[in-house]
Amino acid sequence: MTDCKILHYTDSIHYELEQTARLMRILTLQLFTKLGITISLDEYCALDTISINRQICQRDLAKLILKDRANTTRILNELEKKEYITRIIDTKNNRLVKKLEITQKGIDELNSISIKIKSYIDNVTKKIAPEEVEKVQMILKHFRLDLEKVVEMNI
Amino acid sequence: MTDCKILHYTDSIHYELEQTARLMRILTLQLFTKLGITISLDEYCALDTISINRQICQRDLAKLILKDRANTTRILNELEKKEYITRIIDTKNNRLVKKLEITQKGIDELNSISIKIKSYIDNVTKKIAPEEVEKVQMILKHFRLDLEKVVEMNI
DNA sequence: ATAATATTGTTGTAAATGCAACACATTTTT
DNA sequence: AAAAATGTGTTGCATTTACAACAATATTAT
Repeated sequence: MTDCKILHYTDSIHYELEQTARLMRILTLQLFTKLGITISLDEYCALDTISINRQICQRDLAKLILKDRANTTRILNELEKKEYITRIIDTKNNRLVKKLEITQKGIDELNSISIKIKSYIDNVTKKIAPEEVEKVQMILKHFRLDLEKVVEMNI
Repeated sequence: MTDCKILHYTDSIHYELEQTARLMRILTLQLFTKLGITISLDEYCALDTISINRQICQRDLAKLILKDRANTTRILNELEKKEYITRIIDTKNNRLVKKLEITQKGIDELNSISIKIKSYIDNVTKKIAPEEVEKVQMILKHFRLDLEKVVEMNI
């Protein structure tokens, strides 16, 4: 009786979002292995974020990529080992921080990957009208800003 | 020069989707602990899916919740231990399968959680027009169906 | 001035996840 | 009829992840 009145979680936008994102991630991971890309998807995201936010410190990067500090450290260790970034000891508000800088080798790798995956990435949204894609992206960003206010991120 | 022509991955809908979904998941996980809900979010999703797809077998469930068989097994072990589901040995196309059935205790728990989290879940989309939420959900489903055709799921 | 708190990054550890291998039965191929 | 392939579920292991504790320094409170 009461059964039909209750909204199923699997009908909610939360679940729909998670499932779609999950599938997209799986697809991108498969693409990375298929194209023989040697850095992980998370490393690629971090590298891309660093390329846009020059001189960002580790903690701020962690906030952007939504990983905790520990895992951000590990991702950056990998990127540094591969010589795609350098860590520069500096200060921010009188505190010692490690600012991140992408190397030329990192820029080249980033561009190389972006070009490689472009057509595959575009292909996914091919069947959906561009204005709809943009609209979804806009609403998602709106969502995200609201979410950021509510979620307690202790990073 | 070529730098500005390349679309950054972090500007793509892939990344926007993943980040938004990630935040939503973090929020829901925090909600679960705050409300003292004793099953995991994944267990809850599985239970909800079983309640909608009665007599589903493990492999078909795995396809729906987008987990591999191994992890589906583990999630179901937990749910069975907590007496929220039972596994019924049966056949499907002459093959032995374990069909899943939700127990009364499972239904009660499911409803209890759904009621508990409802207001919080609604709250997230409060500031966005309902028709926009519906539109996003519709387009996401469209996305997802396209994705399912492309992604190789070896479950 | 001393103690408490906060910021930044690292390390340790337990849990979650993905992937491969296995077991077992059934279907299909040769 | 024998062999190969397929479908179903489980176990094992290596990787990823989240969370907590730590180290070092700077700020704030008492």
